[in-house]
Amino acid sequence: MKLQLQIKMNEKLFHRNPEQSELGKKIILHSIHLIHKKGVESFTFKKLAEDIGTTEAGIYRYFENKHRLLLYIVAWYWSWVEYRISFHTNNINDPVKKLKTVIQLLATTVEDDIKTSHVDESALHQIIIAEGSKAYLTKHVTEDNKDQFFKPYKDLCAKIGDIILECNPNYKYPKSLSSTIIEMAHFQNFFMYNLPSLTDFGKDKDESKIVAFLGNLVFSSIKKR
Amino acid sequence: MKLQLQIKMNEKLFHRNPEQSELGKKIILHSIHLIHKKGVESFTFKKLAEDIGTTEAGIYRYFENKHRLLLYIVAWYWSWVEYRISFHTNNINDPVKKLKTVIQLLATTVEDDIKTSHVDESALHQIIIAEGSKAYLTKHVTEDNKDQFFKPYKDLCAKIGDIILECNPNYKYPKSLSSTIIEMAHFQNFFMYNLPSLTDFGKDKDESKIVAFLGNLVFSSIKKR
DNA sequence: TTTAAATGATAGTAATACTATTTTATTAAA
DNA sequence: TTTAATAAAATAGTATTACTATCATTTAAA
Repeated sequence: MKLQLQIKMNEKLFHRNPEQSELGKKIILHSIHLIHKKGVESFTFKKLAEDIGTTEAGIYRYFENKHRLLLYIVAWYWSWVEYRISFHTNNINDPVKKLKTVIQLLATTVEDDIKTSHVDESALHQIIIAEGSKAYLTKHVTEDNKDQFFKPYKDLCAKIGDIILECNPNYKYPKSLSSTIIEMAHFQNFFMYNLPSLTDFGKDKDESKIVAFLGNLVFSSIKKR
Repeated sequence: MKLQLQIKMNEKLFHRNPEQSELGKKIILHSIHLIHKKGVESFTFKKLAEDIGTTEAGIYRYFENKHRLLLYIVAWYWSWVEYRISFHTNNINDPVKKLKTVIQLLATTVEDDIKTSHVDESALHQIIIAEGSKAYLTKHVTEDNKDQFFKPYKDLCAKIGDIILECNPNYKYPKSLSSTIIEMAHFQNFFMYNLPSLTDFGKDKDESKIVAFLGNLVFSSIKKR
């Protein structure tokens, strides 16, 4: 039996659902490759169209503009992460152990354990590290938020917040600690490779040290006394 | 006696030094206003020129492009923050108290305590919250880093790292904790106002709670045992 | 088989991100 | 005071980006 993960996306993110056609799937696949290679700033629908072998107008039939496409990709990523976390913590009862698994999953390079046909999860992970926060760092966050574009991110944050509260029901900042873990899992990784003096991992570039740092941060904060 | 703060900027950031002419100062002043109002994405040299009453070409004589101008502004900000921190912690001996002051200064809306003629520090603070990380989240970080464009940020991070070590010489992650404080002081503020469910401060929008959260995070992590 | 939906091909526009050149002020050294 | 250098203003022009619109063609469902 071959199961395929299908993530239900917010319909406002696109004009035409990219999961439901060949061209659509190509758009997702190639945009991930292209953004990974060039970065969002120099990523254009023209270049993407050339890569795919279609025209600019063809892409516009799926996505209003490149920011919407970024939002789509980012939302897909966070949904996928949440799924992954559910999957890997499903059988764990101890909330401390659960939280450790979460940190591990967030801060570590993905091996494609849960396969999807048209998404390169590893490239995607690196995109989110470098470009993810640009999804919300805009003048139109509030509108985008009303359209629920950040729901997957917020759901994940809430979920981790709940695990934190399971560890210590009296801890006062579960959501802020949760968003801190999520952001720092990515930022420390970015810094480690690109601005190493902002971290303590510059020399050995060892992701497991990020996990150790985050673990120390989180568990000393929420420890009951 | 009237002292004026002058920050020595990296010369590679500009073609012509904006501090040394009227037009230059106008460029800084108005670009801060305009970016604050419109965001970097829709900020253009054309609009800036119109605001100032000069031409696009006039701006290009000072800055190669808008990313360089952003880098300039961001670098100026971090230099100013470091100066501010030195100023406010100068007379403090207890490193714990020092670190508390640092957190307070990073996470709180600036009142213009140290005046500069041509910079609106309060608007600047909000710019850095929303746009600051875009300065390094690019495909050319490494080059920009070689050109020392992030030195003020890295210096600040090192300085705070040193205070952390003063508090506990055995703490293993002073630099990562430092960059975490700096980033989260801004991100939690952004989230509080724009994506409140990612924080525990959404209801009352009280910056002092961010300070309390960060204080709790930091001091429980570095506590000696 | 018809009909609609998706794609392809082509064209065009307004704005952006620049570069270049020439003219006119301003200032500062000879 | 003239000369020469410097800065700014005015104008023009280009390639690319970010779209919109139209129409013909292929494909796939009724």
